[in-house]
Amino acid sequence: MKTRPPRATISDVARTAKTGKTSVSRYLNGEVHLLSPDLKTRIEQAIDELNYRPSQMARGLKRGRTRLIGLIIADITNPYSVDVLSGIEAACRAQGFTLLMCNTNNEVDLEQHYLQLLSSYQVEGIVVNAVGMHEAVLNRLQQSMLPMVLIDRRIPDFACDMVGLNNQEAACIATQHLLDNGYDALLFLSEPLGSVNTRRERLRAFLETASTTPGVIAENAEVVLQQPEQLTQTLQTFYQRHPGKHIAIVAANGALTLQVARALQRLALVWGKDIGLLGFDELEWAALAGVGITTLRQPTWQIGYAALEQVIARIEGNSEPVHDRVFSGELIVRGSSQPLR
Amino acid sequence: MKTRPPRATISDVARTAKTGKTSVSRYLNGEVHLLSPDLKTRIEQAIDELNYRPSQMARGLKRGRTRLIGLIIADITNPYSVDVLSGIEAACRAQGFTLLMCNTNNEVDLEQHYLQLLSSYQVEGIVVNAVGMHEAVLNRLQQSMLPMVLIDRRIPDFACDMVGLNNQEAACIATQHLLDNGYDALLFLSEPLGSVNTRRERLRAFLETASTTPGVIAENAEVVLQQPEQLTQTLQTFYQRHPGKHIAIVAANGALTLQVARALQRLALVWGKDIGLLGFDELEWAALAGVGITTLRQPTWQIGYAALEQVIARIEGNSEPVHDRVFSGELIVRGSSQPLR
DNA sequence: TTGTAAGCGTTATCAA
DNA sequence: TTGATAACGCTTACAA
Repeated sequence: MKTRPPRATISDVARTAKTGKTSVSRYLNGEVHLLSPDLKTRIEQAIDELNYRPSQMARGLKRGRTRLIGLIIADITNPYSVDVLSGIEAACRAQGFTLLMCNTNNEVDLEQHYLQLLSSYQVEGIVVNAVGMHEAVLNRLQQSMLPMVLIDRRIPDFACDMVGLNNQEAACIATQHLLDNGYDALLFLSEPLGSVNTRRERLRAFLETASTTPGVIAENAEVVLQQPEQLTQTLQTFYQRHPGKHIAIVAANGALTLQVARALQRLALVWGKDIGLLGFDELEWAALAGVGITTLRQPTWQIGYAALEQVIARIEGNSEPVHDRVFSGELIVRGSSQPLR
Repeated sequence: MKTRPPRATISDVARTAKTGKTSVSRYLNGEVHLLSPDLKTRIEQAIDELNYRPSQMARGLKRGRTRLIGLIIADITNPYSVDVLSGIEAACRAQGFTLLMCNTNNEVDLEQHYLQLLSSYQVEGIVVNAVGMHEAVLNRLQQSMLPMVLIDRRIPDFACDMVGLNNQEAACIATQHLLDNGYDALLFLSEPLGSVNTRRERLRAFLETASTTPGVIAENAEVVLQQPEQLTQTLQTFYQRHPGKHIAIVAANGALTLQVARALQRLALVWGKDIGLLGFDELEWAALAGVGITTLRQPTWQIGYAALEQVIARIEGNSEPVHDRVFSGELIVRGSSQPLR
């Protein structure tokens, strides 16, 4: 049917420009100082005429430099991940790299599969957006022999650059805010702590900050995102156990905040009136839900951008010791954390 | 520092297995019937021992088949796009393709750039998720000589497969629902119609359906997402112009619904009480915003999946006439469209 | 300043 | 059944 003409090759260009491939290659690689103006023009014209674009496949094969970056995401559905992705994407564009995107859907075997896949395309580095990633998945990631940067989380006992939030600081700010507004029975909700440093750091800072004010109850509970009833149960129990107290919930991430909001709705508890609520991660709808939900915004875009810069630095040969790069969060105060009553 | 061992090549495997590359290649490509059991085992072992993975770069160069699919998205930030992406991603996985993802950020030149990029990586086909894409961007897309499938939108005067929503049916269902619930002054809000078939089809079905009930006012307005004040103004005017009427707003997509909700909040108009509201595209927070927002859910995941299936069909040589594949939407009724008062 | 030729890791052709 | 050997489109010594 529509048989498209075969792509022009470098030889075609050379022939059309009446020269050798070497010169064309030089032209392509910006070594223009080696070319006479005349030849340069001829090559330019030939390229234009044939609408020639060099094959990255051939280039990659020859030079080993594919200009490809692999991205592994646990759950592309997570808004946080999307914002980060957006930052990564922008950085790629700016630096002349292209993204090979893999969504593991949080399935353990898939991650293995993708690691091999990325390697078979000879990506020059990988970024792992661990947000929402199961521990098991993450732990198997060490096998990669490529320059790699983690986003949001660290892998226990694995030296690797990481870019993420200053959890300690953020949790501290959030907790202090609730204390300042008179809440005196705080519940920190997260997914199972496991060895996930993010969760543990946030929890620790939460507990420490809360302990500075006498008479304040501060507890935590681990819940599973996929079990809304369990979450509802947890909330109800905590609420009933502390009558007369000013109760507030801290949700450790955006996905959880959503579930908490739903649970509270089921329990007919109104945030900002019956109960305080503060969630990590900004949500586009935060201002629309009742009196609004107070959030701790992460500079997601910047985090993504910085992560990509870091892999590239490693690709370019930077070999300074492995280190973390943390960003500060920003508290966005809305009705859900106003003084109760 | 950590110098990683160079990847094993097919020659290494051949040497280790004491055979030629041809046989190894045969093994890799499943032509096992040509190999003696003994040789087969030796190759298997060698591959295992060396942890060999064939280089997709070399394969792509040689065979022209890269198993790469290009994806062009206007705005990765749009939840609709993300859901679609998720479906595409799943289909890729199932079919053994890998996604090269490009986010044009709605910038016209970028799209041009990416088209060349994808072509230089010799992607075998392209999926264009046109949701939220500027017309100008879309119109330049025809240049691609590759198998291509559009999602959500058609390009005027360009024959190309398309996968999307049954707009006519969906808009009809939505409008009828509002009429049934007693609304008699309807405003259809969309971004500038231009030649975007999606918007026009939805609007037309809206107007037609509304015209079946006598005495009903049905109008439309075009607004720009980035200008919230303009939107607020539009809403206020419409509201004031129809005192005593039961007013309802139909938002043509999810991003718009969000803006409308914000505008109504600014105007202190409560959906489900002062004014009706219904939006295309399901939103995760729809149930949390006040009495809830009625939405028309698109089967986004399926749409993405189907789109990828279609490109692959084309890649495999399917040459049936270009056609659309449309899916039905589902009305999800919530408080915002309940009978007023 | 220009061009020739070898080779990157595959697959395809052909002969053994 | 097996295995040399020549491409694929590019970069890079090395010559000229």
